[in-house]
Amino acid sequence: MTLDRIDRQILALLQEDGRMTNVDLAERVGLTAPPCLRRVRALEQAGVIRGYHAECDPSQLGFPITVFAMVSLRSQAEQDLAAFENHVAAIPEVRECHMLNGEIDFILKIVAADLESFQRILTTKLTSAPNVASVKSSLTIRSSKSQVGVPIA
Amino acid sequence: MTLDRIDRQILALLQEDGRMTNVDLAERVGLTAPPCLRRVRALEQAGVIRGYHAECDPSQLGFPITVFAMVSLRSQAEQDLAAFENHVAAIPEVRECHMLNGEIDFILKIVAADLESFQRILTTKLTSAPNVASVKSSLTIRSSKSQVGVPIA
DNA sequence: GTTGAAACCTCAGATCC
DNA sequence: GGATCTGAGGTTTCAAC
Repeated sequence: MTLDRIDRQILALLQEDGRMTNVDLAERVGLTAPPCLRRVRALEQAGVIRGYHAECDPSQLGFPITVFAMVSLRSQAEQDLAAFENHVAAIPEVRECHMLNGEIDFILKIVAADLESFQRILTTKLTSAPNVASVKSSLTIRSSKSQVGVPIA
Repeated sequence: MTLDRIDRQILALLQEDGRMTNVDLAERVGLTAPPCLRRVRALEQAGVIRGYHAECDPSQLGFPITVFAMVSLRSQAEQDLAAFENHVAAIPEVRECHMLNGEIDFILKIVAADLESFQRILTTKLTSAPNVASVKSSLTIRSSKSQVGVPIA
């Protein structure tokens, strides 16, 4: 799907405020409501817009701790990589799992209620998982930037 | 703010679908619309809900590449840490910046249009930044999990 | 083919119980 | 928390460019 300037404006605005009303959106991009809504629906259908999400405060929901875990596996065969991905898919505290090139095979973003529960996840579910060679984890002190999505010019 | 079971249901649903109508939301959590809306507004006001965002496909927006960069600084004095945070705050391709404990001071999530433009960001804006000791970066091969927010029971 | 105008109909938000 | 009401917004239809 090719995106023109107005499409990009729409995406930038909805990325910023996903609950903006269609009439506001239309006004901001210089259209009337119907064509604006058609563009939004087209962007959704094309998968450019994957969904809409409320951003919640992890602390207030009982997850004040965020940890990054760098995982190296013993085998990098595709089936072993996929097996690890399936393994972490079932751990709700693991919010992100990215396969990387280089020495580190995966980086995980993990949330936890406290250090003890993080330690429990780490030892019972990660370091002890099949094929895991090493897990190096770092606590997040603070996050100065955590923007959603991508820059839209 | 204390969250009861219904509040958590509301948050889980809005985290999943941020554009759900209040009527649908109310029905799903077993309330009528007005009290449901009051709860949502209260959650927003208390900062439990920080905002709503459209999730866009980075590839279709011209950013198929995601890189994690592990940055170590020469000085960890608070003013130097803050200076680095301010520095990366102005780089739109840097989407996340988390300060970590341990050897690595910061982990950054960076998006780019291609390897060349990533390399350019890396050399002109990161390795050359004041106080930067080392930057180790890893390309993301694939992301098997990238959930928004936190687990809500 | 895309926009704009008008109609309809659902929803958000306020008020009161 | 629920019921009612009003105005605003979402959505469809159709005409025009």
